[in-house]
Amino acid sequence: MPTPARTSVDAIVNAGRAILDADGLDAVSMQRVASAVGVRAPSLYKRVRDRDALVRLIAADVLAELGACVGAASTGEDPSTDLAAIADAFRAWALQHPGAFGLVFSRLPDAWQPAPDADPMTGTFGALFRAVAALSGPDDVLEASRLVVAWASGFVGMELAGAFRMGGDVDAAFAYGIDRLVGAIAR
Amino acid sequence: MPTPARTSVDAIVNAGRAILDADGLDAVSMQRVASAVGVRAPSLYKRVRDRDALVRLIAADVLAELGACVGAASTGEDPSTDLAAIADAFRAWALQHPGAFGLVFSRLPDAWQPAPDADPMTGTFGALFRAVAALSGPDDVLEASRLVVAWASGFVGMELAGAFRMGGDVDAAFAYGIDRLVGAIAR
DNA sequence: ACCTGAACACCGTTCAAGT
DNA sequence: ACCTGAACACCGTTCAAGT
Repeated sequence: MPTPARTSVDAIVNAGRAILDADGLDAVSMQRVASAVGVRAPSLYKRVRDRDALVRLIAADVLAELGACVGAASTGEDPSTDLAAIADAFRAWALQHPGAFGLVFSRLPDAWQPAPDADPMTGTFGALFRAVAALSGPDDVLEASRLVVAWASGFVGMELAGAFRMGGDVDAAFAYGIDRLVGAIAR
Repeated sequence: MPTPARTSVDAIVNAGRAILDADGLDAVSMQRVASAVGVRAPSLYKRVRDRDALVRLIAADVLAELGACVGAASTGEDPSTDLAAIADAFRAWALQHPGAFGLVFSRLPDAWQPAPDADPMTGTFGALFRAVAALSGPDDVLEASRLVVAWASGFVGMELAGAFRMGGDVDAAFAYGIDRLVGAIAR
């Protein structure tokens, strides 16, 4: 005898994302997600294969939000200003969403689905690739982008880990970084 | 009636470190560590306050090893070659010890004890600070070091997370990065 | 003094049973 | 078709009891 569904994949992913933002990845347990959507843990397995699959769905959600966030920071005019604005937006987003940042940048083992964007220039981080390309020229886009993204994610990761413990102005260090990087990747 | 100790903090930390290297941080459970040192889980609480304390001891061990590893890579001669050698040693170590790298660079919440080295120039990453200082001059050492370390840790973190999925030569991207950074921090 | 089994409150996951 | 309680094998941690 059929029964109306009492929840949905969307509701589950949203609940998981909310818990991630509030209390971190370890707090995203099947039981807590289930109770947030008004159901018991075993019922979740009707919608997601297992916890890993749920975490991957949440990661895709996070990546889309991050992409939109850095995309909005770009004006598409001067690439140097643009790149700095993108970096600042990235950092601000990460500091506001430490759990989500940690998930996407350092807790995704092995492969996770979000296939690499077919065309990087229009994909999730298109704004960043376009700004970098304008500075580095077409031959070095990939390597220059990797330099910038590695630095930005490493910087924020260390900041969130509390690894900057030798004093100094962290905001200034970030500004110094983007300034030097713009010079470094320019032709 | 006294009883001879059957294990020690050292044995416990070493066992934890071995499990970390073999199977990652999540596998470092009190039960597994206990069984590795030939004891039951509750006995571990005679030596370490709780699992977090054990993880912090392991992290300190990891940091010392990493410091020795990058220290050995430096010759103290030309700072550019030195910095590249240090970066290469860091990356090689991280790729060989992904669990240890992840623990130290992205899984340490809040504070963890290893107090900041009193004198950075002679501390854990002294070789790196000295090479950077020779290139950047004394005024920019801190910010320049943060640029280099953020980049290196972010790069390796992304590499381990499988985040370089757009093709290209990853080794070449790392070499490109250190080359551009040396230029970027030089006066 | 050190170690232990038993217990408690949690996990993720499966599955037969209910509607 | 969907949801559930009960069960299983795991966690971390505490504690009274053993030696």
